[in-house]
Parts: sequence; C-alpha cells; structure tokens
Amino acid sequence: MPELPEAERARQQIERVLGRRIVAVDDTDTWVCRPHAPGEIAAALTGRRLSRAHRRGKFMWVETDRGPELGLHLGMAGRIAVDEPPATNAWDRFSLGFEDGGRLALHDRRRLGRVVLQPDLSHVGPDAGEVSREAFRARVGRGRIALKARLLDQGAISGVGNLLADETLWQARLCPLRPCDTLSAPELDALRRVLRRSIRAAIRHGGVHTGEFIAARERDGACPRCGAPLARATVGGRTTYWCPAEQPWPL
DNA sequence: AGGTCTGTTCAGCT
DNA sequence: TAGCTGAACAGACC
Repeated sequence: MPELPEAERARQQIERVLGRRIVAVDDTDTWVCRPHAPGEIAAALTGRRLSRAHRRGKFMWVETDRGPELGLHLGMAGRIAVDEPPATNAWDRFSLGFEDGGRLALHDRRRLGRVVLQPDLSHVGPDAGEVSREAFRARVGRGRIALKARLLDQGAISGVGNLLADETLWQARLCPLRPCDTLSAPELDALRRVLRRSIRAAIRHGGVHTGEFIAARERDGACPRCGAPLARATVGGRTTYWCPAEQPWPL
C-alpha cells in the first residue's frame, strides 16, 4: 500500500530516467488518465525529456523540458516500473518509452492510480515529513475530528496513510480517537517528531510494512511493548488498531 | 461461488 | 464549515 515512503522510493525510480528522450506514450487507459482523452498526454510528451522528479506527500510530478508537468499518483496498489519489460497482463496502466529502449510504467492492478498533465496541488497540505512545527500545530491540533482521521486528511498534511498513521500513533502513545483540539502543544510537537522518525525509518527500510507495530498487528494482535491485546475499530473510515493500555482515552 | 474486506481520493451529503 | 458516508476500482480471501 503506497504511502509517503513508497512514493519517495517511486520518485527515486523516476530519477533514473531523467534526460532520456520520450519516443512512445501509452495513455489509452481513460480511467487512470482521466480527464484526458487518449493521445492527449502522448501528444504533449512525445519528443520531450523528463528533467526533474518531485514529490509532496503521496503525489509525484515530473518536469519536462519546455513541456507540461506530468503528475503521478500510485493510488493504493500502484508501482513505478523502470526498464522492466511490459507486463504480460494488462496491468501497465500508463507507460513512457525512451529512445534508448528503456521504459517507465505505472503498474496498477486496481486502477486507483492517476496520471494527469499539469497536476493541481493546491488542495494538498505540506509534506508530513517536512511540515514545520507551527504549521503542524495549526493544521493538526484543531477541530473535534478524531486525531487519526486528521492525520489521514491529505489537505491538512500529506503523505500519511492508514498503516503509517497506526504505527505513528502507537509510537507516540496517543489514542487515535482523541479529538484534535484535546492535544496540548507539547503533545503535538512530540507527535510531529515521532511522525518524522517513522517516515524516515520507513523510507530507509523499504516501506511502511517494516514498522514494528504493523508487523505485530499482522502477527498476533498483541502490543509489542506491553503484550496487551490490541483494540480494533473503524476510525476515519479505515480499520484502526491501537493498544488500549498504552494509548488510552479519556485520560 | 457469493460476500466481505482492502485503502485512497473525491463527490455529495448533513 | 467541518466532518461524515459512500462510490469508484478489482483482486484476495473465506
């Protein structure tokens, strides 16, 4: 499940193809490439070179030489494939072919990924790994919504998905159900520090699945620190696990 | 073999 | 406005 760490690794994959000339574009999946018509992205990109690869949260975009930006999102099952042969099934939803014979593809079984020209990121909040302390306090510590639901709101801060949210809240010993405006400034600051640490660890180790809490949740459903059986509920529309002993609420 | 679950984003509601 | 619900996708699993 791609979250910020997976998106960062995907961005690094894209960097491997910078500078190569595009000679072929497959943009025929009208769902993944909506609202573009087939051939529209191809016409805009053929003959150009990708020049810089950016990311904010889970959203990626690539600059081209004198051409439009190309926005990419992995959805929940997407993966960037670089210089791999085309998938034998129909799971490559978009691809670029380069003059050196290499290619870049969005491999996405579920078609929840997106490819779009000139992406609009105005509704996307600051990157969860780079947001300032002041912005974090203001954006996360406000309102009566459940803390976890706010962490998942990409307009507040961007990049946190379901697994990273559970991992981070467990590391920070905060209950996912707590209304945001019950958190003190020191609690918010500590949460931000833990979040940054979780993100860096996940990027380093290869993804959110490498988190200690996520592994325990799939293994035996017991808290890795105290052994208490984990609680489970739907929060912010997503399945949520936490340790009721160490992440209590009300206090 | 049907029913449920998965997670991200967006549209549409209160 | 802020927050919630369900749709969209399609495969994994029981």
